[in-house]
Amino acid sequence: MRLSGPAAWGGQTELADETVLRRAPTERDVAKLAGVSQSAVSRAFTPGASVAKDTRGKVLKAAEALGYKPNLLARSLATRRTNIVALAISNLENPFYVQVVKELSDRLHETNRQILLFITQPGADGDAMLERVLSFKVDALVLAAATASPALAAEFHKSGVPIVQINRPSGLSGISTVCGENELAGERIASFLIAGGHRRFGYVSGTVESSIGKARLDGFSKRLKGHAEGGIQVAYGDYTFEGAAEAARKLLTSARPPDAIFCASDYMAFAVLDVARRELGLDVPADVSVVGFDDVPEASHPKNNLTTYSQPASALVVETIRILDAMIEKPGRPARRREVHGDLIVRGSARLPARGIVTEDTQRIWRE
Amino acid sequence: MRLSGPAAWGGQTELADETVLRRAPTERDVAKLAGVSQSAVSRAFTPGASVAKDTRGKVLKAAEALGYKPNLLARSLATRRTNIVALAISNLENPFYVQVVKELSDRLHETNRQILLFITQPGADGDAMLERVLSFKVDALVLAAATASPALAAEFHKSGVPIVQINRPSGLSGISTVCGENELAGERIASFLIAGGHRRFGYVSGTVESSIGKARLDGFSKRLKGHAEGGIQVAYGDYTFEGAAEAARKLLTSARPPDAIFCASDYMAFAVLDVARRELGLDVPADVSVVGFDDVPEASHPKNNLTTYSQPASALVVETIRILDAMIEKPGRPARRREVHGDLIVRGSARLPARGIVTEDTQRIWRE
DNA sequence: CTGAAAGCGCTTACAG
DNA sequence: CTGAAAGCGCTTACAG
Repeated sequence: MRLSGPAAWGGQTELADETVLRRAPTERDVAKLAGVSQSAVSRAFTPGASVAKDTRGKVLKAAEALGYKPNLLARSLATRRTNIVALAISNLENPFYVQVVKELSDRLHETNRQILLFITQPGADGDAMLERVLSFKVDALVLAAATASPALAAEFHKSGVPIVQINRPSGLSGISTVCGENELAGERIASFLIAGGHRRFGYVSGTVESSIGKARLDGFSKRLKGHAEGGIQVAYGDYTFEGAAEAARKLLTSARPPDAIFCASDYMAFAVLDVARRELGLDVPADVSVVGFDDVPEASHPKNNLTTYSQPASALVVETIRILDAMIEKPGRPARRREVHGDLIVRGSARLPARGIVTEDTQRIWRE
Repeated sequence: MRLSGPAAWGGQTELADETVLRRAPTERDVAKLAGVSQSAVSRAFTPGASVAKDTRGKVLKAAEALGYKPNLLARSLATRRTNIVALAISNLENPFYVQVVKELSDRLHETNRQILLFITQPGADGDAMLERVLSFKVDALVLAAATASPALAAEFHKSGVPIVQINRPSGLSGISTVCGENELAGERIASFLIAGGHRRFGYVSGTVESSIGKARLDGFSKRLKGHAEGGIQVAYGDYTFEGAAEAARKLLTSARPPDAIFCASDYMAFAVLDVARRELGLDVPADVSVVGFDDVPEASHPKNNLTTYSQPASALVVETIRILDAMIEKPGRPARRREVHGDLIVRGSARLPARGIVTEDTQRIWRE
C-alpha cells in the first residue's frame, strides 16, 4: 500500500506532509508548537495540575490550532482509570430498561464517563460475552435484566472490578444489588386488591428463576393468605409481550378465571390488558383488574391507564452509581444491597377500594 | 490512606503481598511464570503470530493460572485500533431504534467490537457530547436518529474517524449515509392509497428539518398530484408518541379530515391509531386508513395490525458496517450513500385495493 | 512552576 | 521461532 500510493496519485511523491497530517496530533505536537515541554501540555489538560496561567494559555491555543484532543486511552493506561462503565442488558424491548439505559448514560455523563454496551441474550448468563469486559479494563460493570454467574462474579471480584446488579437481588457475595421494593410491593398490591373486593387472584411472573419475580409473589401471597379462593394462579410471561399475552390467555380462559391479575412488569401488563380487552372482550376493571410493576411512562397513557407500583429508574440509577463509586473508591468494601422506594400508583385498570387513595405530587397513590 | 491502612488492621504490616495481588496480571507476570519473554506472551495472544506450539501452550497455561486478560486499551495504543465504535442515538423510545442498537451490537460483536454509547438529546446536534468521541479514539462513529453538524463532521473528517449516519441523508461530503427507500416508499404508499379509493390525505411528519420526513413526503405528494382533494394536510409529531397523538387530533378534527394518513414512523402511527380509535371512536380503516413506516415488530401485533413500509434494521446495520469497514480500511475514500430495500407490508389498518396484493415470505406485500 | 525521565501494558520490526 | 528494544500517548514523582 505504501508503494502503490504514489503511483496511484500519478507519480506525485510529496508524501511527507501527508504522513504528518494522517496522524492525530499528540501532546508532543502541541508542545512543539507552543514552545513548552510535553509534560507542560499534559498539565494544561489536567484539572488542578500546577501550570502557570500563561503556559496554559499558550498550550490551549496551540492545541486549538492543531485540533488536538487528549487520547483518553493513553491516559487510562497511565492512570488505571478508563472512565468507561460496562452495561450488560438483555431486555431493551421493555421500556423500563430503556429508561434505565438513558438515566445511566445521563448520570455517568455528568462525571465524564461513558457506557460500553453489552446486549446479552435474555436466557444466557452471558459469561462468554462478559469475559470481554475484563479486557476492556472498565471501571465497573452494571447488569440490568442480566445475571452474572457465580464463576463470573468471582472472576470480577478477583480482578477488582465492581459489579452492581439492577433488579437482580443476588446471593453472591461480591455483587452489589439495587432493587425496588419487591416484596413490600407485592404485599401492598394484595391489600389493595383485597380492599377492592377481589377474590380470585392471578400472577403473571417473568421466568421461573427470576428472584425479583419470586419476591413480588412472596409478598403478594403472604398478604393474600385467607383471602384468595383456591390459591393464586401463576403463569409465566418470560418478560416478553407475546409470552405475557399467552400467560393471560391461559389465566383468563381457565375454569375459574381470576378477577385480579398482578403482573411482574408493566410491559407484560400491557399484553395482559390487550388480551383481556381486545381478544376476550372483557371489561377492565369491571371483569378483571390488572396491576403492573415499574410505572413506565406508557403506563400513564390514557390507552393503558395502568394501576401499577412505581420503581423509579432515576432513583435506581442514582443509587447504582453511588454504590459503584464507593466500590471504585475503596475496593475492599463488602457488597451492598439497596432498595429504592416506590408507591402504588392508582389509575384505572384496577377496581378502587373505598378508602386509602390520596393525591400526592399530581398522582394518585394508595396508603393502607 | 497508605498510613491509616495498617493501623486500622490492628498494626499488622504484611502489605507487600497485598500490593502484588491488587494489580491485574500483565504479560510480564505471565512471561515470568511461563519462563518465556514478554514478547512471546504477546505473540501467544496474537492470532497468526509466529510462536512455537509448545511455547504457546506454556503461555496459555500460565495465563490461565494467573487469570490474565490482555489489556485491550494498551493494545489499542500500540495498534491504533480500539475496536470500539461510538453510537450516538437520540430516540430509544422508538422500538425501531432499539432494533438498530441491538442489530449493531450483535454484528459488531462478530468481529469483537463493542459499542460506546452516546445518548443525545433529540433536538440538539450533540456536538459537545460528540467531541468526547474524538478523545476515545473510537474506530468509527455511527449516528442513528442523530445528526452531525457540518462543524463536527469536518472535525471528524480531519481526524480521520469515519462517520455513518443511519436514516439521515446528509449533504455533508465527509459523511456516509444509509437509509430506507424514503421517496420510493412515499410514492408507493400514495399509489396504494389511491388504489384503495382514498381522496383526502394527511401526513404525520416528524420534525420540520427531518430530511427523511421530507423525502417521504416528496414521493407521497408527487404521486398524489391530481388525486388529493385540497392538497395534503401535514402535521408534525416530533417523532414522539404524544406529539403524534396531538398531530392526529389536529388532522382528524379539522374541517375536512383526511380519510388516509401516512405517518413517518410506525411509532407515531401507533399514536395515531389510538387517537382515531379510542379518542375519536373512528373505525380504522373504514373511516380512516393509517399507514406507518419501518415495520417494527409491534406493527405486526394484532392490536396494531399496521399497514406499513418496511425498512429492515438488520439490512440497514449490515450496510452500515460494510461502509464503516471500507472507510476504516481506506481512509481516503469519499463518503457513500446507500438505500436499503423495503416493501409495502399489507395489514389491516388501511383499506385494500382490489388488486396488486401478493404473498411473499409469509407476509402480504403490495405490487403496483 | 517546569522539564527530563520512568512507567502504564501492549505490538512489532529487527537481528539472531 | 525468539528476545531485546523502541514506541504507542499519556501521567506523575523527582529535582530543580
